[in-house]
Amino acid sequence: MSEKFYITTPIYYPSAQAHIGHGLTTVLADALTRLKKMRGYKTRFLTGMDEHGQKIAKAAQAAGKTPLQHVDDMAVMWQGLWRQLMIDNDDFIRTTEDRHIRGVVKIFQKIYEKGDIYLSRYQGWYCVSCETYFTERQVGEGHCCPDCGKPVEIIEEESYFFKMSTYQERLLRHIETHPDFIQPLSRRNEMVNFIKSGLEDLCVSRTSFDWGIPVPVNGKHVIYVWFDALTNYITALGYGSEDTGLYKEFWPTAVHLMAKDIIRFHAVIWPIILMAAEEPLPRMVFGHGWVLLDSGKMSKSKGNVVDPLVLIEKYGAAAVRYFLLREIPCGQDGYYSEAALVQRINTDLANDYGNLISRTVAMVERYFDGQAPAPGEPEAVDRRLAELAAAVAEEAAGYMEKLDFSNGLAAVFKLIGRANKYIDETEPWTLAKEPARRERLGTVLYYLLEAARIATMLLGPAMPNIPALVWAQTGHEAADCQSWAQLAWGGTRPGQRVKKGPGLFPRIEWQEDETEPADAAGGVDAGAGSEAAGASLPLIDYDTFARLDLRVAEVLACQPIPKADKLLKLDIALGEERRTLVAGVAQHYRPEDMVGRKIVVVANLAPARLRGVESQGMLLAASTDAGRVEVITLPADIPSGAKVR
RNA sequence: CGCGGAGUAGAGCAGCUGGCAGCUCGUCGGGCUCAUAACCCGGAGGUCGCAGGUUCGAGUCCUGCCUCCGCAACCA
Repeated sequence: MSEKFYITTPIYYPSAQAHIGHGLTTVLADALTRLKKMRGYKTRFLTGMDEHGQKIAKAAQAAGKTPLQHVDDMAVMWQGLWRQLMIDNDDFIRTTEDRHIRGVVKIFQKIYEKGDIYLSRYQGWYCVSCETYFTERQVGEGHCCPDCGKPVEIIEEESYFFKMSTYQERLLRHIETHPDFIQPLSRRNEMVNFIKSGLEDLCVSRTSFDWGIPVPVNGKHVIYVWFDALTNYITALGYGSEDTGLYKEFWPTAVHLMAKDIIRFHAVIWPIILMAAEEPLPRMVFGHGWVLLDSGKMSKSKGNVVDPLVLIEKYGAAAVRYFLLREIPCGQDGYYSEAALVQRINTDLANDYGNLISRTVAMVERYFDGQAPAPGEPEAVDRRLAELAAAVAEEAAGYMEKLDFSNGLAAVFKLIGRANKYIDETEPWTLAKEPARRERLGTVLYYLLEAARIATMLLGPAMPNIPALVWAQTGHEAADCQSWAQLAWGGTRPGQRVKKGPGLFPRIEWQEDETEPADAAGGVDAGAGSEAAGASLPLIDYDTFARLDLRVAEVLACQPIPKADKLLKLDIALGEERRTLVAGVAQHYRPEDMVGRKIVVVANLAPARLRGVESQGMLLAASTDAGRVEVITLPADIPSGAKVR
């Protein structure tokens, strides 16, 4: 019986556009699964989509579709992306599927009957126009909606609650006795602190929307995201159905992989749900870092989302996968830029690896008429190469098993680098000139074929399509290069046909000033971004422009706002009218610098509260990427209240 | 005292249990010609954020401080 390995990504929420961060999680899972397969595990790899909730319902409505039509379309899109990225998942769970709904109902009901779910009242800050609850923290002291800025109100509704608090100590004990349960270590410490600060019971149902799974004992309620989404990891294995074969086979072996921002749900809520349901806990919850851009974290509102499909089309899926795995350090944040991607492709894949295959194959073809030679008695250099190959395989696998592909791949490149150097040291072209040293030449080329074979096998999990392309040139049988045991030295068969083919990774010519791929897939709501630097906004017609009431105002008084280091409070005169206005310029102007200025304000902007002060308009200022801010100031003799057009 | 991360060669990073400061890219010089103007070798370049402390000895441990970056806020 081979050992079992179950790995999951989060189920993605299709209201957002897929970006390379999603790609990273999924590629990590895929690469690890492939490695585990090589190592003889029986694997199962799950990804999927989280399709319920209010945002989906609204997005569907906006697109003029039913929610189900909408998520069907999104599912096609996401699965298409995974195919492009060579993701070989065994299953794709969608929370709208019957098999999932059955399982959710079952687990919810079980915990309810046990008494760990109870009916109470939920009270929270609610934004009517966004139809969303926010936490005390999110609405701030001014009690405004963080999305739309309008005031929120306290609303109370009936709600089901989950007794998380009951399980606090048990969870802590589990984390203590299972050091690998939460990885990496920094995340584990963070979670332990969080849990120790005290768990509150969790609100697990809503009555404010209905696109979800109804609470089994009360049709007025819909199950909220926690029980609906997290449970996918077991409903996909058949939990709650008649056929629990997969569940029995794979369940407690799970490794849940995700980006660090959602580790709390997986390291706290999910285990407690399982404890309450009396099911075993997963083996590991691993939170990897974010893919950051030079311009900061990727986010839709900044309009800087990197679309993986565009990159795949331009550079190929193998290169994109390699980049993600190699460049993002294990468990930490990493940076993406097109320049870095191109550099990685050129130096690692083209110069070192691709070129090694190319020169090796070329020499066998030239000196041995395309037939792999038989090795003679090895010399010290040869043995060292073979020993390194074995050591590298172990080292690389050790890292990769811990999801540290960055170091794992770096290890493989030690072998590739050594092989390139080996060519220089043995000088096959010199040997070829001396017929007496033909056997020596054969040995060298055999050793090179072996090093190339082993390196290629080790790169397979990261770049699944590459081995077949290499074997087509080196003449290896795919069947001889699949399992871990076949990494042992000597897998090349003398006489096998070696034939030069097209270069694996052609060098890419690229100038730094080339424009980064602007979100070609039609950057969803680029217009919403307040500081979409450089990204041009969609055209508007004159009427839209005319709706802005731009006016000249005089600053009468100005003072800092307590506990706010970016805000100044301005008292302004708009003709006869007096207004208060808050501006985020405190780091650029002293209050006394503002007094007396004639500035331009948007007079008909909806008021908003900032740090408790109501701002009745907005002043105009120029700002640069470099952080310079210059408030538009007019000559003193312009009367306040004058229109700006 | 909101939470978290980081300050080590021009850039990006390794340096775990303290013992001559390393890697990748870039740069300069050399070598080779099998190869995708690729490959190989060598050089230059660092007071390891600052200040104290522990120690025979500290990027590495302790204390304090400074700066930067995420998140969250205070971007109207």
